[in-house]
Amino acid sequence: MNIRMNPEEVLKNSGYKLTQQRRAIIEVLRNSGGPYTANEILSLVSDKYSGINFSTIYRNLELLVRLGIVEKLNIADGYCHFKLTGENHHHHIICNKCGEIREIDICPFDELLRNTKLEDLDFEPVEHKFEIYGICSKCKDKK
Amino acid sequence: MNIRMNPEEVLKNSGYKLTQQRRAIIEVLRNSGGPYTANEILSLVSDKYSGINFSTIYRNLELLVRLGIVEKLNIADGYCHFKLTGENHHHHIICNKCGEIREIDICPFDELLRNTKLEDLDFEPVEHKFEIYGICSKCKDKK
DNA sequence: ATATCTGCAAAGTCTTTGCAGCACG
DNA sequence: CGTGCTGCAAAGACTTTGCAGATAT
Repeated sequence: MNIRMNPEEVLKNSGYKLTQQRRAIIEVLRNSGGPYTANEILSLVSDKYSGINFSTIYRNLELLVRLGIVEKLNIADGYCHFKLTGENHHHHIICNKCGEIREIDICPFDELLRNTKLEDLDFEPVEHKFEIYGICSKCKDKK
Repeated sequence: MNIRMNPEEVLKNSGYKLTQQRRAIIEVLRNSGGPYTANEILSLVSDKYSGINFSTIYRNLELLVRLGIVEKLNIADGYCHFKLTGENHHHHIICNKCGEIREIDICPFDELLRNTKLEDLDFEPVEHKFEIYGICSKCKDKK
């Protein structure tokens, strides 16, 4: 499955139906950025497709994650956050005040590999997360 | 509040009572390592102090986190994990198969600061998390 | 046509809260 | 003794599931 295919194509080629609800979810994620909680996605999608249910949101987000179309973030605020999988590898900075999540391009992992610091761990890395929590510029100015 | 004080002292000096339940929770965390979920902590503590309730576990874990005695980890498995705050700053490697969480001393953050990569972000970092998910040696051998 | 998907409602999990009685200091 | 703590039970928040009817291909 080519990662360059758009979400709709991936769904169809995997044998899933392209329902109105799925279209709406994908469109919301595509146009509004994110990451959003399931709750926020329900609100946003409801504008486009009223009557959509929470179970549909959850079932489809899970499917989209499974297909690699959507990534699920476990931020330390107790909620799951979802966004379209981007082309680029990245990490996040999270504001402790307003909760805003921003992508950053800084990735410490490659450097660790280069420095061979990981070799001693006897551990086969699959993925990694790097998150910086703090105060964003907007909230700093407000204070 | 000196970080070198033991948990019992911190509690007392902060005006909290040193109840049997709190002793048991702290002892379990101290002897069994961790990190453990609230559920696991309930089981472990129940061996020592039967009759203890979930609300007591949660209330006290929250208190201990607030006092800096315990740290709360948000691993991407949907549960909160708790362990005694160690002396040293560290991060975690998490096995996707068995869920084991191990501390590692590798910290990419200092290097980022040295490299001044963070300066452009217009963000005031407070804390950070670095987690590597993958397959631990035990699970690799099993496969 | 038919296998999949949705909405609804109900249940499941983890966590929090209100309250009366207990226990630490 | 008195405040704070616990156990109990109930509720809250988020997520999952079973099922009958609707929908995409």
